[in-house]
Amino acid sequence: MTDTRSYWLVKSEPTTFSFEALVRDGRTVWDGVRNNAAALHLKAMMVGDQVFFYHSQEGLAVVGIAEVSQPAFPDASDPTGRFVAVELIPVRALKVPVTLAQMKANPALADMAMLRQSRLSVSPISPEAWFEILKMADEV
DNA sequence: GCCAACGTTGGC
DNA sequence: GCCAACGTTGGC
Repeated sequence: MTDTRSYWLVKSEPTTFSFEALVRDGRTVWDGVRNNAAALHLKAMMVGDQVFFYHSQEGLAVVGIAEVSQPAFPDASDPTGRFVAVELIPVRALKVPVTLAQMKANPALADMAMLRQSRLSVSPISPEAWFEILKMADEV
């Protein structure tokens, strides 16, 4: 059995766009990323990749799972044409949100990109970390 | 090409 | 509201 999917984490301020809003809307264009490192991650996303949805500023927790439904395309909101967007669809809310404090306290997650560089808005997650967080969410 | 100044993000 | 981390801008 080969799992070719990759795993990612995206951040959003819930007051701007929450996971509940994604569920309500059924899909969203993940645009507005203006950071080169984050843009590289967007370009590496493939359809079917799984994405943790993290609430920043308020909530401070991974609250749901999304899936890449359209690979990277030019971000229409970027006049320079340098940055890209992807499309995401909701998969499901986590049974139990996994808080930033819990992730920081778990030594198995010490290498997570988002913990090492808190400002990165789109970051990769190893399969090991992905399943560790699922376990923390009471999903396994 | 360097580096100081400034802006933005995000946790606390 | 504050501050640390980081990216970007612009003068030299």
